[in-house]
Amino acid sequence: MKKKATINNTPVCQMRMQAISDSMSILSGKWKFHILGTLIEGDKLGFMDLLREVDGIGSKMLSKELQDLEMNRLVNRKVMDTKPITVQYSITEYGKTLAPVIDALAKWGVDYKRSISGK
Amino acid sequence: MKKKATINNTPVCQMRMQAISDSMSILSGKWKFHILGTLIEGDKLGFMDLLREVDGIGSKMLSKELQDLEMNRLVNRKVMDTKPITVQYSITEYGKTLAPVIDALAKWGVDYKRSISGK
DNA sequence: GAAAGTAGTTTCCAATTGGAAAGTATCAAA
DNA sequence: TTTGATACTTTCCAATTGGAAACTACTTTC
Repeated sequence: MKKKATINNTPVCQMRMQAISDSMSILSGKWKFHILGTLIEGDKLGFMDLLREVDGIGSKMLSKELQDLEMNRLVNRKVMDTKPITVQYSITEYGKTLAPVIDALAKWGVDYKRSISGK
Repeated sequence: MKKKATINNTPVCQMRMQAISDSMSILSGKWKFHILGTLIEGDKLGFMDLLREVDGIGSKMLSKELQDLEMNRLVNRKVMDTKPITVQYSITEYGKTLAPVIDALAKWGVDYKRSISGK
């Protein structure tokens, strides 16, 4: 009998796992997916719009998360010179590449809910 | 001029956002996706296998995360009556339904890496 | 001049997260 | 009998996360 080999150390697998960690390092936190999902659906939302749309978030978190997302080129921040100054947040083209991830997550969430609450 | 209507309050959108929150409430934390991804690739891994495969995790976290995942019926825990007791962790059929989410996340992570580190 | 709406920032605090290290318990091989 | 391997658990602690509330600052409306 041979001794147990070090399981599947295929480089493919390692890369994949690293990729997952990379994604999550950017998308971690309680609100990122929610904010991105909202911006993908309704483009060009103001700060107060987002505060109302993203259920439960406070202004501090929203501000911080938007800064994170902006830094990672996932959302755009555009200051409009309107009478009371307004800001338009929108998803970037690059941010839109996250749509498959968010769609998959939303789809799974719906199925999950169905699986627990009767049916 | 009308006053600004309450933006897109389509029920579809609300449901979608709720679904995302539901998913994330189960998949939150630093390690869940990593562990699930590992178990989807290589089935039937022992505790120590996972400790080695999931880069950087400690035994406390691994133990806790596995309990969470087991509670949510995403992974199976099977105690084998071998000489030194061993445990086999594997993904459940239900856990496999997360494959599209994890695949999308991994795919995005690969593209992300490419987009930052030069071409 | 007070109220309300824009877009945040700041402070203060509590809870959660997560890591290192050591400990528990069992069994087998050297 | 000491070492090593399995599978955890416990303790202790530091860092991070996140929320409530108050505050800034500017402008328009009542």
